[in-house]
Amino acid sequence: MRPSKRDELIQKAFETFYKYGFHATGMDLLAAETGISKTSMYKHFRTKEDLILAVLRFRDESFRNWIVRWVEEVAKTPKEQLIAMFDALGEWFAQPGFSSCMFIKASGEYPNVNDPIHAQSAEHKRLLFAYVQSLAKKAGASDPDTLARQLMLLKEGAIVTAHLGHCADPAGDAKEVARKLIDQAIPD
Amino acid sequence: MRPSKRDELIQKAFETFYKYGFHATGMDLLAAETGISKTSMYKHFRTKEDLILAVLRFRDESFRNWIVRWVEEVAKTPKEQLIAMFDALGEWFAQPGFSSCMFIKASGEYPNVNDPIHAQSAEHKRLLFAYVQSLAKKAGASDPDTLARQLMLLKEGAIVTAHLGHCADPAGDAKEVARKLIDQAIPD
DNA sequence: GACATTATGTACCGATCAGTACATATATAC
DNA sequence: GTATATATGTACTGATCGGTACATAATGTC
Repeated sequence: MRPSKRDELIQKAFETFYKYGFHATGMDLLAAETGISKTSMYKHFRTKEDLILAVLRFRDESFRNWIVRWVEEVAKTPKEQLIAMFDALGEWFAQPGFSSCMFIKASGEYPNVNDPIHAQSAEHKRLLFAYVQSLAKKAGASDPDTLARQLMLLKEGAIVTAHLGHCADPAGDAKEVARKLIDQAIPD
Repeated sequence: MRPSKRDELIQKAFETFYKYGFHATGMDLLAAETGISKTSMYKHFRTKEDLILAVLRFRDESFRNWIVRWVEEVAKTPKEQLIAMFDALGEWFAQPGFSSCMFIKASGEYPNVNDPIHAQSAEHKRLLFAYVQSLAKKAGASDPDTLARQLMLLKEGAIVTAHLGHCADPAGDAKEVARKLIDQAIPD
């Protein structure tokens, strides 16, 4: 099994799951969309659940890489980077095909907390939280844990609102609140 | 068709969809869970989609009634009521069987913005926003629209985090931020 | 060239999907 | 009572679900 084929499958499966949902995407549709035969898919992954878990791992990695690099590119100090995160959100929401967060959707379709898919989605959020927490610490926040939790709340809210939303610029709204919180928590 | 049977079906269908998801819940399972025969269900609703839409309408009404009454019970002034909303969230999250917001989950399973199910979920959020907006106006907020949008962000974020979350008390965290925003926006 | 690995298409499995036909109850109406 | 509307169980439809058997073709290494 050459790794490239496997990665190609994961990438295209991600797009399809993201676009249509997990239950709504059958393995036959997946074969049609990816151009990879069902037989081959089941050579790489024993079950649909295994494939979904691999897709979530892939998405976790690429999303966190993307946001960390984006933030580091546009802002140099940890404090500025915390704020820049919300600019990254705005950029994400504006992308064609944006359709909320894959992990929020996964946890919705697999609501049981003991489900491996749900657990893996929670792990993604935990890792993102740890990143924000580390930025808050580096920035010298008085209470980095609380600040990180608050910023994460705003981030999740912005994502949901961007997808379901009644308002024009949820990333901008979140950024405005975030800036207040950051300015209060981090002495200049 | 006596209305009671129909309402009973909607109520039980709500519980089942909420617990297992929309795609994961087949009409056969629904018949088993509700004790109402498939034939009868299809007398009341032409399609599964029609049933889902009715369930969402029911949930929209009962949820907004619940939160409005809860808030009016524990707080008397509009400003206090805005804050009390986050206590209501905490109460909701602590309920056994809490599993995020039905409308967030619906919009995840039906991501297409033109889908009637997605549109109806968005309508629920719009109505809730209008309620918060009216409270903010009554409270004399300097910019009630912005305040309402910010509070809604916190609310959505708290819901997602309560379901998927890494932190102990998302409603409390949201309340703390909300209080700051409200105090800044509403002169005493 | 030999040989194992990997990918492929086709065709299938039993189960479940949304939705229906039909005949039979059960209730309310007058 | 008779008529009408609603509820019921059973059994079915064609399509799709996740997953597999099997034989063939392409690919790699040596």
